[in-house]
Amino acid sequence: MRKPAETIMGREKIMKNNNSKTKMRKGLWSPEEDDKLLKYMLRNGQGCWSDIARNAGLERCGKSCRLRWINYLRPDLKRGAFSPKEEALILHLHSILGNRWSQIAARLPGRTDNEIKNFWNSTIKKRLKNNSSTISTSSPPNNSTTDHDQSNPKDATGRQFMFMHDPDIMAAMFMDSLSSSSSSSMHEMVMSTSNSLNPFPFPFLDNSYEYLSNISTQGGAGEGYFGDFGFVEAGATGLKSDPLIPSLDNAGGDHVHFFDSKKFGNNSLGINGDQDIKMEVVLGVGNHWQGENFKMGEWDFEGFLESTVSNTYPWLNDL
DNA sequence: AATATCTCCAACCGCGTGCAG
DNA sequence: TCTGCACGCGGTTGGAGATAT
Repeated sequence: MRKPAETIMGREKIMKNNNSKTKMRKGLWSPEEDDKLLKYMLRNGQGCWSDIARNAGLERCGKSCRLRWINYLRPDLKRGAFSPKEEALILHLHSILGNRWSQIAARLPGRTDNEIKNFWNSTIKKRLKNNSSTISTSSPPNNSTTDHDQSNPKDATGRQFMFMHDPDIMAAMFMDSLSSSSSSSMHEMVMSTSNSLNPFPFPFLDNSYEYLSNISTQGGAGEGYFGDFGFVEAGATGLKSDPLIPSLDNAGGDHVHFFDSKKFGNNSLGINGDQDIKMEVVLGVGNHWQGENFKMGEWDFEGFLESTVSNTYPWLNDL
């Protein structure tokens, strides 16, 4: 690895600091510097980065401290190689978001934008280039500038098909397909593939119950996709500001929507402003059934399905 | 074994944005 | 409105280690 800062020639710079000229170190962080910053952050939490740099006794600019904390020292960082699941998610999110690394990173817990960007530039880009003769390309929406456009991974050699049964991957893919016209081919791919994996939608229900329960107990928000059905649980702050789901900007309460994915459209994403969980079943635009409200923590998902959904859709009883 | 080239990735740089004075 | 500062983001750099010649 690289040598610590003091050994790198020409990598130090005189910068003004509080009316005095202080040597600001640059380059790699030493273990001692890491230790100082880590201890300070754990003790005092985040604040003004230039103050942090000074108060922690570091001869670094605040910007450098911020970067070191975010990309390396933060305790919630995940280490090690990207898993195939993460890779598939990155591929898909990049097809929608382009080089918006921070937004991609926001959907991969424990990963930083820098890490994902490096991974993309060093690994994925190369792989896609190698496969370019078999990849059909299309441009991501209104994003930037560089040559990533030529390596749109939307149809990345079919690799994503192996994850079609994975709820986490499918959740993100499905939700993204809802809000991006550019990913319609992805949605079609999802549809056609899921049909072959899961010829009838409802065996997913046990999984979704578990999945939704986890989401609700965490107070977060989530989404899912199983077979021909997709669902969205929304209303938490995470989704309110989710750039991929603009139609939920004004969501106030927790609610769950189910979609018949074969017929769904963005119009099926409604807004529910109350504080309850609201179950909705949407079998295509114009064929909308709105279910009961449930208090947080009291909802009986299986009971709901049994009593309400199955009454509306008796063929559920055959499952 | 020596050298050249490639790959990875930590860190830097410049720019845009938001906010306070 | 202007200015300065802090922050966050994406693009780029450059050194260490790996690999090829």
